[in-house]
Amino acid sequence: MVGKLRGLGYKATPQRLAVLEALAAEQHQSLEELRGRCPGVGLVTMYRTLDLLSETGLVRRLDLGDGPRYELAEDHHHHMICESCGEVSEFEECPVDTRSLADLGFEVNAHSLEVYGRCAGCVGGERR
Amino acid sequence: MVGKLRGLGYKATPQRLAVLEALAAEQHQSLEELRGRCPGVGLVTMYRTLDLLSETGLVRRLDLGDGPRYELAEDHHHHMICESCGEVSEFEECPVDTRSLADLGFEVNAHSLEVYGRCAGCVGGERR
DNA sequence: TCACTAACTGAAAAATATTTTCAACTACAC
DNA sequence: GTGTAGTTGAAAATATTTTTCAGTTAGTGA
Repeated sequence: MVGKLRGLGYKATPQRLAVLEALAAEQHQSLEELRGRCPGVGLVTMYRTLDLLSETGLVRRLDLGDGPRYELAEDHHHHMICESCGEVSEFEECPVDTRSLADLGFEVNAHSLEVYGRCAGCVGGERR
Repeated sequence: MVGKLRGLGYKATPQRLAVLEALAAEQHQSLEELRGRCPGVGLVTMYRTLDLLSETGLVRRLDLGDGPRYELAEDHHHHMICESCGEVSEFEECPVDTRSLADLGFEVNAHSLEVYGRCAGCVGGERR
């Protein structure tokens, strides 16, 4: 991580390391959540660092319907979004097979899947 | 569409119909793009309508890294995002099999897949 | 180890984006 | 038609993001 930053000619400052550590704590956090984990980092630097990390591809910004959120760019990442209670959870097992995309000439580096539906709790309780 | 709105107790106003029509013209549009297609609709109403449509599940807001965008909530939708040139395209063939999620008790209604990599043009031209 | 420099930071200000308020308007049920 | 709850748009308020700029610092090379 740090190596990648330096390799691209960027400095590994304490602020950047703090943001990376905050990102590692949990996936899809909001700016405010990240700020809570980086008390020493100024607001402007948060924005700039997240921009920088997004540009280098280390971080991805996404919006699952509740405002911008950030997460470390993993090779593949899977979200399950409950349309009843709004809960966003993650799951490991990968139901995606991107091999067919090679036929379109696209070189696949990573993917992100969002599944919308109703979580076990809402299905069980028949909550609307 | 209109029926669904009315069924939920909402009125089918010309503004809402205009926004729905604008959404139908193209997927993942920004607010400004949608505004361009709805000259008669005020800015506040745009925001309110998109909120309303998102709540009813007709529309989904997403952020692929370049700010919020909106699209009609299709059952499944697949984006291909080129990390070199930033182009976002869509593809039809579905490389996702969500059947395994039933084991987790999750009831799947729809999904959205984002594939990150390099598009045919960038791979061919070796553009960085 | 030290000095140099390009890169970086934070506070304030500016610019943008989004939400709230409220009086006037309208779709639609009766 | 009439009544009314729901809807709209303009202005104001608020929130979010970006820019500016003077001061600081990581990392390089001597």
